[in-house]
Amino acid sequence: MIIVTIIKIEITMNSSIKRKNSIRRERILELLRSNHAHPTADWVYDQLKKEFPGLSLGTVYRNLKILEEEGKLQNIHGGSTFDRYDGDLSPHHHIICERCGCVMDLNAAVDDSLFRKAENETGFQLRPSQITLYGLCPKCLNKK
Amino acid sequence: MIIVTIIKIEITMNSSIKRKNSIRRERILELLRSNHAHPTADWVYDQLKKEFPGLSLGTVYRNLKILEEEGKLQNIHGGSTFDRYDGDLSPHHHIICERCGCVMDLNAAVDDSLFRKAENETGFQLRPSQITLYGLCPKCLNKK
DNA sequence: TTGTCTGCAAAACATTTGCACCTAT
DNA sequence: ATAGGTGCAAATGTTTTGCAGACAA
Repeated sequence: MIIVTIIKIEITMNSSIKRKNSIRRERILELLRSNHAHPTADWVYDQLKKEFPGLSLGTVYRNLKILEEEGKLQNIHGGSTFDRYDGDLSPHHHIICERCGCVMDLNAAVDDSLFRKAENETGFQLRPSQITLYGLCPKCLNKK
Repeated sequence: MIIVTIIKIEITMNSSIKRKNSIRRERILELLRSNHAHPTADWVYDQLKKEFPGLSLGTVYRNLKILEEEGKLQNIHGGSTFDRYDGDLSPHHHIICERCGCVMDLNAAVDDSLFRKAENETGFQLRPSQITLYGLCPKCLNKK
């Protein structure tokens, strides 16, 4: 007789860390919710330094990361830490993986009125007909 | 008699540097034109190291910057060196200045079919209904 | 008590820069 | 001869991490 025992180990990906109350973290979130200037970590640090004189920049970064993981705020930049270059100057869009930083081209027609509207509304001079989308690439989705 | 002499000094903004031939720069451009994987500076360095054993990473960066200034290639990332955070999770778009890194919100309807098409074509899982545009903000345009 | 949070300083990381020498024009 | 170009190493600026002590559950 053969007995086969399969032990199924479930690994919870949504890191099952039990977060404690952290006043600093709370305040960081409040600060970001009440400010639409898309602050940097350093700006947050400067603000909260007044409130918590001993505050450390490391704490700000750690908490921003936690809040991002919890989905309570978003990091606007792509995730990749290094610049990527493109020798193809024809109009095309980019789609960037927030985890591994890989970039794919995307050929799709986007109504030009969007760009005109954006330029009129914001006063920006835009890269012509080029949008960037962020997300997770197939490889990183599988690893998840 | 009063003689007034006005000397008009024209400052050419398109930096009037006379570029010399540089084999390294030529090869960097060729490499980027023939490769659609959106390489990083480091990747370029590794490739050309075979060809120019004494090559320095600084040279790669310097030439990438020059080629970008000359409009012969584009840097896909935003330009800002620091991350920016957003506590507003409602669907809205971002428009980022490549020079100073400032971020503005953009409220505009973008046809959802774009996102569906992008996901189908690339296999990415996208940030919902969010696009990013790059360009120069009004302040930086004035400084130019 | 346990696991999380924090400050501090050092490390990591991509990118830039100063300097002395080399090279194209 | 002169203005760029290059290699090297050091510096820069942002973000991460190791550690020991503090704190919340």
